[in-house]
Amino acid sequence: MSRDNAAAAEQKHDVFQAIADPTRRGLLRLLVDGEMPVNAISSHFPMTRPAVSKHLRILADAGLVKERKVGRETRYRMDADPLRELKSWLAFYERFWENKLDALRRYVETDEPNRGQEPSEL
Amino acid sequence: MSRDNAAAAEQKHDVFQAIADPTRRGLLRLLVDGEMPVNAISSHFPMTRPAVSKHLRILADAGLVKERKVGRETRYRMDADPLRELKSWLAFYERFWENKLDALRRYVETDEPNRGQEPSEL
DNA sequence: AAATTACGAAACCATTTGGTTTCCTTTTCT
DNA sequence: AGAAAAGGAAACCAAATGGTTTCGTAATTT
Repeated sequence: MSRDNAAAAEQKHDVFQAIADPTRRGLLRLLVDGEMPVNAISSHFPMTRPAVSKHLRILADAGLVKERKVGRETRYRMDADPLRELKSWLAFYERFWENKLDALRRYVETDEPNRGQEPSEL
Repeated sequence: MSRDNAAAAEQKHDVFQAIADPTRRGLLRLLVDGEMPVNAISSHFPMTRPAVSKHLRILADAGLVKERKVGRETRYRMDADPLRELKSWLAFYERFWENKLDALRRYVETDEPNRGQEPSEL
């Protein structure tokens, strides 16, 4: 369904790296409601316009932002779709904080935590 | 005893930065099932033991890993709890990757799109 | 036509990052 | 006691990151 069939090879920045920077998370928050040209965007951040532009490029590399040229301006908007990968990554770990009390109880009862539990794979 | 010591010190590395590196995500995956000493951990990664140690330090700064000294070895295990912050950050954006028909319906029904909770941080 | 606006590109810089090797201390094994 | 094992700490290095200023060019305004 996605229009990019060479998705794996072209991405220089992944979603994990893209959201690591607080400025970029701020950009996503700003662009989630609709598109905005670069000048308007950069007025929200304490840095120069080219700096914001570079962050936008990184977000675009990760697919988190789409751009559209309108006259002499470039408008950006967020695309939340790549966050699905983050969601599924997170989903794996959810049970480890939901069952924390269970884990504690198991620890106390057996007096031997993690018995026979070798991590199976990387 | 203590069920909440999170308010104590502001860490140098946050959870977003900690999971940005693929090696560190591999470490979490390895340590989620139980604790493991550093040598055993580093044997799973194509780098030297001190390099792995530094990654572990970063994870510990973010609270994602706990260490325990046992004899001459230091055993690490994952603590998934800080991932809750990531979860709540993500929760805000989840509605935006639901399919476009849902988004349109929400727009029409509420007459006020995209109003609601804010992400927990930038 | 000329000036202005919008913005990407490039050159440059300081700091951080991810890795290495070397060394030191503590603990365990013979 | 002496040797070996475990792992942290420090010095060092190349590359990536996050920022700047300057410049070029296409679109718009006057």
